[in-house]
Amino acid sequence: MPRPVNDRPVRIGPGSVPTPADESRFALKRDRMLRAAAHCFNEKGYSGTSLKDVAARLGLTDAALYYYVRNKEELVYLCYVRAAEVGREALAAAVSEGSTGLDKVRRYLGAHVAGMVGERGPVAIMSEIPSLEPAHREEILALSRRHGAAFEKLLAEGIADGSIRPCDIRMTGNAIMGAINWIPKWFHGDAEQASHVVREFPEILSAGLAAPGKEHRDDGRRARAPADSPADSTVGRDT
Amino acid sequence: MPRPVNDRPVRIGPGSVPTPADESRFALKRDRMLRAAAHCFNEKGYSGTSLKDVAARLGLTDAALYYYVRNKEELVYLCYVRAAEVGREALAAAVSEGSTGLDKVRRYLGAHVAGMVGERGPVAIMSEIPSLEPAHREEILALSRRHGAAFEKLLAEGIADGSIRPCDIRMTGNAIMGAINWIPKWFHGDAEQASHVVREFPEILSAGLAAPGKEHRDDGRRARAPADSPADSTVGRDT
DNA sequence: AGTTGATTTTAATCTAGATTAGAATATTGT
DNA sequence: ACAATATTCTAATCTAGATTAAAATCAACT
Repeated sequence: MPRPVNDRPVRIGPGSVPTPADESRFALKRDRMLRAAAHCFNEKGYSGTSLKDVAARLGLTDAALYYYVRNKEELVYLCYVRAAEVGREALAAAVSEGSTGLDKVRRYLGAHVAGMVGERGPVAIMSEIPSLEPAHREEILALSRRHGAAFEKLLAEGIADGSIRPCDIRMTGNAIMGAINWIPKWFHGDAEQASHVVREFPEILSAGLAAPGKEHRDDGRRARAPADSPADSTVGRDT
Repeated sequence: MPRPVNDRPVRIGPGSVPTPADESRFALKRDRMLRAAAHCFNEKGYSGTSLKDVAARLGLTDAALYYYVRNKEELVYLCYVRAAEVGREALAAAVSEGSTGLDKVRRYLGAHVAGMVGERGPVAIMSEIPSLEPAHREEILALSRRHGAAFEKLLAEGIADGSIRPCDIRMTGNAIMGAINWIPKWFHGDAEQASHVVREFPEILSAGLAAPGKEHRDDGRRARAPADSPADSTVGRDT
């Protein structure tokens, strides 16, 4: 009963090199686990979710989680790494595929939101960065800053090429990132809703950016009544 | 040594009615305590702050906090009530003083942001609503929903009176509220910065709302370099 | 110059959950 | 079927922090 070290199971004994299949099985299972954890954290809050909760979602025992992760802190840390990944990939894709600054921003927003509410499964809201152990905290903060800086670069680029109207870059970044970061608080995985969010949200976030004359085609969108649900999302809305 | 019940100290014995001074002293101290707690929660995360941390900020012992609050859960709950208050007041003032829907929205944003970063001291980010005890959770969620609904009403009003361009009200609300809710994550009480935030942030949040022709006077604002600091606020930026 | 209640402290408990050890079961390859 | 590792479970610990009891200090009033 070897105990996995770092991020892969230890293989010992003669003639047993870890096959790619093994690695990926482990990686896949761990990823499922991270999604389960993210779901719990978003749904029940950090202090409100015990390892038993996370394990239950996987049909496992709390103790079983320790096969994949050193402790709860590392579980959170990995959730955050994963969340950062989703953002990074979205941004990278947008940068390589987009044209003007505004176009890149729009593509990024679309991709990131799509990732968060879609296939990349639930992404954990990063509210507990400060309680990570120092090394992990610094790493996540570094990713976070890198991402923020990269996004601000897009804004600057857009202003330079005239696609985005002049604005306070830092504040604009704060606003948009905040709106994105908060998504897990009000979105609770209804696949149908997801497509709606992917369609509308990026549009709304970038609505204020376009330079005069560069507005986006508004494809006959009309005021929609606040959907059906009671009315939610707000000064802290949540489950 | 009476123990306070509910939200005021118990007074007993002949000839000792609680004087207004007493009440307000208690209320004031408790408010200081809630601000200290909010500061800690925002800075160190929820699970990262012990009652000792909060007490330390007040020059007290952890045990002393129990004079003001039944337990940690109630402390968080009260922080959230306070946060909701700040939002509610801002919205109420905006509604009574504003003219068009857009104008009300702008006033609300200004007032709420000003409250969060200003005199009303730090406001706790509501990330742990789910771990409140059921009664408290429901109450906070109710406040939250009420606030969200009221804000959406402003948007609807603006669309009706032509000051706000047609848009998906629910999503727009989610976006703006998310950006606001996330403020405590990147703002760390520098009084100078505060005024900058109050000037810029509401402007940015409402930039995408104005109906064509109704744009706000852009008082010669120019692209500003990302200030000085490293570059932050982002997919989870924080201390 | 003491009485009364308000506020805080010291010094223990108490406890939910994280964590661990070791046994049990599953899976894969031969 | 067997060996060998992978994965999970059962059954205890362990522990940081919340919580409590009772005593000590403080502030206001007579």
